[in-house]
Amino acid sequence: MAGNKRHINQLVEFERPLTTVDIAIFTVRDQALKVLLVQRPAGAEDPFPAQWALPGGFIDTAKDEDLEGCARRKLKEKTGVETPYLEQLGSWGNAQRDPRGWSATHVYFALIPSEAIVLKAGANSADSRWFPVMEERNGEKLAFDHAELLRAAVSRLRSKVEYTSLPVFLMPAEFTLAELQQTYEIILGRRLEKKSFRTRMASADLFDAVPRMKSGPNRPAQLYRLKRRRPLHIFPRPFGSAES
Amino acid sequence: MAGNKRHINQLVEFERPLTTVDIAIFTVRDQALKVLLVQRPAGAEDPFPAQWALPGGFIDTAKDEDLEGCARRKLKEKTGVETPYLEQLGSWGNAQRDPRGWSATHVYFALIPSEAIVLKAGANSADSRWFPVMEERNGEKLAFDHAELLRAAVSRLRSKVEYTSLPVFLMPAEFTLAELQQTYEIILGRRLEKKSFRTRMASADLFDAVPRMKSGPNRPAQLYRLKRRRPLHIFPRPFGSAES
DNA sequence: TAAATAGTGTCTATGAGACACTATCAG
DNA sequence: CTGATAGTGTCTCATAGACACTATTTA
Repeated sequence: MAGNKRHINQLVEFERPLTTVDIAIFTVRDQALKVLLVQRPAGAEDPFPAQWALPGGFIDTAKDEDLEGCARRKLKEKTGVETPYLEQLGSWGNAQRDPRGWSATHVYFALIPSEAIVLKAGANSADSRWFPVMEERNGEKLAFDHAELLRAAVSRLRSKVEYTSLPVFLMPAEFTLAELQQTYEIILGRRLEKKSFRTRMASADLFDAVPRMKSGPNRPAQLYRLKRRRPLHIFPRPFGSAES
Repeated sequence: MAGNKRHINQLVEFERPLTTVDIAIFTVRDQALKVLLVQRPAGAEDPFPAQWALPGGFIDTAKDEDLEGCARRKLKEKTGVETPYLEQLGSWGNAQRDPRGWSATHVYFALIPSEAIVLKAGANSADSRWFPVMEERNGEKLAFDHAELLRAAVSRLRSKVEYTSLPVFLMPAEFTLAELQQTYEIILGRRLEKKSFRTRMASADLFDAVPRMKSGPNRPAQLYRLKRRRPLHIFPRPFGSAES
């Protein structure tokens, strides 16, 4: 009755919000956590001209099967590679975030090993570049509410790094335990205890030792390779759980 | 140039997906975890007529400030109360989930103490009812992909209950530690050790003892009340972290 | 008294932190 | 040899689990 009618009407009555997908793509290079940003076109007819933003854009209902497919498509367009890790962060939507109208964005975050990446000029971006993730530094001037999205992404990343094996997705095919520990430390912004770190990793059984060592001006280090089809490992306790 | 032009065009070119907000509202009553479902109208002009679904619906860009506001509005409409806990679960969107077209839904989950609730007949729902959350039981026949959304919500709820104080939001104003432990156990579907449980709660400093006891045919139990403005507490270790 | 539930004491096991120690390379 | 980094041994501490014990009520 009234209920049914109204439901049908909604499709006509209610304005559909603008719908986008944005992605925070992280890598670790030059001893720093970096995020990929793209510069918006300079024309004044676009919102936030020439400002930096997270890569993303409108869903193409003709091409995109689902939200994650849309994220993967955009990610591939920007970085040229399939990402080893993609996770949904959440969604943000309100009347103000886009001057063109009520809009909602579905946000993903991805981790990509530094060497894998070949940046491509995006169709919609004059330029794309890796920016170091510093606390609230450049974040202030990002387009839309992307400073907030980026903050949420970094926060989620850091908190998951405390109790998971996430950083392995940032490593090259072969790496040493010291290099992996460094990656953890760069993301978390603090030093970790070597012994606890190695005990954790050993217990997770994530790697195979390759019969090769990484040489340097000192004792060589064992090289490891991620085991096949290993899902994200959850450690039984987070780092720092022994603090008072 | 091409980039700018295309960006503008997208607003015209690209079909906007249908956008909804759905909510998994949980409570614990009659010794079971229950979720609120609403029955869809029976008219054949609506998708999934007469089937049960999570409460939710289209965003009203005129009334809803943001996604969370939309969720709170719908929640209030159904339950008649403000929820003490609301969290975004994620978003689901693809071409198939709604026969009317490419659609995306932003999903929230809420916890409400059982006594607080006064169910209201929703404008769009012939009926609404509390269903026990049994593994995959009734889930099969929910409208849209709501069985999957519900599974994700229950999964998120259970996993957070392992290391947070979430269940306190399901308790009445005054409760005993044994009652709180029961609530944990009902959600998790397993028994917890009394001593560890109480040690955890004591260390979190979440409650004030009220100068009153809960009487019964046995030793009376201390009643507690949640302290003011206590955010969700995160315990340093999850339950079960000592398992091999 | 018994039955029942509230609440505590105390031992073990796990794994993090601290940190000193040994190992192995280039010069 | 020294310097540097890889990797281990071992002690302490916090907290979960197990489980027996005591405490306090009603009937």
